[in-house]
Amino acid sequence: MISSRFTVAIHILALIEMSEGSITSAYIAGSVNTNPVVIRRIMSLLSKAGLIESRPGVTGMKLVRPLESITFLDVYRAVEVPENDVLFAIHQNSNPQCVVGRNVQNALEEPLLEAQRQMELSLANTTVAQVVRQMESKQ
Amino acid sequence: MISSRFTVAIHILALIEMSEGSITSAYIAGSVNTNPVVIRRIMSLLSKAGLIESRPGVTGMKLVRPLESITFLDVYRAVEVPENDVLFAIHQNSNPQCVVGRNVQNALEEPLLEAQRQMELSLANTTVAQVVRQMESKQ
DNA sequence: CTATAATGTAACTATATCAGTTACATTATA
DNA sequence: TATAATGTAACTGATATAGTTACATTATAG
Repeated sequence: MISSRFTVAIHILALIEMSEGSITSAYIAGSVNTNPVVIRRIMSLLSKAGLIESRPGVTGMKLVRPLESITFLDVYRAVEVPENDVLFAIHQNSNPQCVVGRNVQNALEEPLLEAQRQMELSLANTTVAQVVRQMESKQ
Repeated sequence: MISSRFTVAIHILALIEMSEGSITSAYIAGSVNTNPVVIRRIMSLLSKAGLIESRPGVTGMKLVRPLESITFLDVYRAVEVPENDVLFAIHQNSNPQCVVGRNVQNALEEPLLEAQRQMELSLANTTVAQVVRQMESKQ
């Protein structure tokens, strides 16, 4: 299961967009219903990915790019960091003296990477802006 | 990251197919390079999913259905059991007094389920038989 | 200039999952 | 009846996640 860092990160981006500059990690934590440090940790990942900017001592944070240009895939890549960006773990060190053991990793790699690609393509189809508009429309 | 139970399960199915009836969990463990109990645990999941049959006291196991009819998705569903079959965790209990907190779970559900569906569709495109043939061709 | 308040992190904890392992009950068959 | 295999329970170590406390750093309001 992909951790909730991902959806919390989208939550954070939505709040930054909607509150125009003067939002704090404590306020966001109140909306997400968690601890401010959890928010700041995810903010740190979003900063490293170049999606937001913030500075110690200065209240608030801002989007580096418009939300229309930030897809779910951008956020996913910013906060979910599986080993080598590989979604499916393939067991290692299987027995080279067995036809299956010798070839299984290689044979599985391509179809599993393809499944991962399809998921990522789908994530790239939705922007954070889209869900923000939808939430605003519901009030 | 999706656990290696999934690829080990494919490994197990391939060995059952190739060794026609007389294979043991100890032998499979030798090929996967792990402990026989790890194999039996996954066998148990494959049995519950109706993919293989085995009986205590009786050496060997057999496929219930031909490998041509078993897709990667069937195996994935047999051995990976995320909560409610949901791939993406969505944080719960966010603040209902905030527009985002009130609507975020609902707004995210559909695009995330769609990404999961795309991954699963891709997994359904490959059968275990296909990778067995490929491994056999490499020897 | 100083007090305040926010960010950025380190460090610790509790919890859960995974994979490996030991142990043993159950069961079919040679 | 002895043997050998499956089916599981139970424990361990490793790792990831999320929550929490603590504190250094930094900008700014007064």
